Amino acid sequence: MSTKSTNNMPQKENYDSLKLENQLCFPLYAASREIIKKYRPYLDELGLTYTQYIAMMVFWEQKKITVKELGEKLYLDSGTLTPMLKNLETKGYVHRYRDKNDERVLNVEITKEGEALKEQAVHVPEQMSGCIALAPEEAMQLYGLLQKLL
Amino acid sequence: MSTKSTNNMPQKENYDSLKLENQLCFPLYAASREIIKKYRPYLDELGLTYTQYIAMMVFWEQKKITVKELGEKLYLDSGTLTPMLKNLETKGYVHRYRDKNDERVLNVEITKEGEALKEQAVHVPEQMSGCIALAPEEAMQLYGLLQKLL
DNA sequence: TATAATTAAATTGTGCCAAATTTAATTGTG
DNA sequence: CACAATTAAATTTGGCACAATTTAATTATA
Repeated sequence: MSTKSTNNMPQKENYDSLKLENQLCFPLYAASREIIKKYRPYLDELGLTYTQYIAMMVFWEQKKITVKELGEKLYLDSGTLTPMLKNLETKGYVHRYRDKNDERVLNVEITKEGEALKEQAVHVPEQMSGCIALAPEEAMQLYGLLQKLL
Repeated sequence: MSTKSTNNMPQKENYDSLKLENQLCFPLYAASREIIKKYRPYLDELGLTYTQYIAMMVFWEQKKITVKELGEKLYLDSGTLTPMLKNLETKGYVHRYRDKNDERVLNVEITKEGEALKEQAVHVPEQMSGCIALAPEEAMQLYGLLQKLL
């Protein structure tokens, strides 16, 4: 038998779980946006948005990838990636072309201009490192917890 | 004197800082979106988006607040809040009115309907708790690190 | 081999999100 | 008081983010 509602006394429900300060997702969401905001002045110099920047990171490591694979890496779908990759293509940093063996698949490959951008981009993490108010071991701890969440 | 670039040997720059796996911001950004995605089925039942939900959390605690104060709490500006609060007003959950003492200020106050929604909303954190793959002490740790970031 | 099912991108529509600008109200200073 | 500076919202604009749908290509199966 439940200990709840077994009498007729007026019950005051416990709403603590609805307090903003008891949410884990909210500081996650807020911190994410605040940090991306701090990237902006540095990314503006490259002419990239944050989403474009993390996509370029993939290309700097891998040169060529399909839209599907990129989406799995970045947790983004074609609704976000298609216009963003077209934008990167317009800027001249990637080239998009259908796969010869399977025309459904779109390959995206980095260009020379995209590779060259890496030289400027390498300064972004340097400049950002001063913006993060965490000790190295705390950053590692946070990284581990976030990976566990994902 | 720096230990770097003191000779004429060809240098290979270290690009490790540009690897996706070495980013702290990216898992933060991805985890935030993935968790908000998990909220959706439960929030759909309330007819709220995640942003509307965290705004309602503030009203459930405080009843009345100005747009400016709400923005400070949620790390959001008027460009996001104005249309979102109009939407909540249309749904009948809040009432918006100018401050008598300072017409620049817009007060937002929860309605009876907004208060009533709390009864259904209280089940959201209950249902979500099963979706988070962290032990309670890990969650506390994560919470602390995120607060430090903010 | 038809055709049904599946798959990958693209498209569409809604809702953020934030920088920049505008509007209106208030405050500070000569 | 006049008027410059400041402040709070609203508006505008561009870029995501994602659910749902559509289109086109491929694969599986009767």
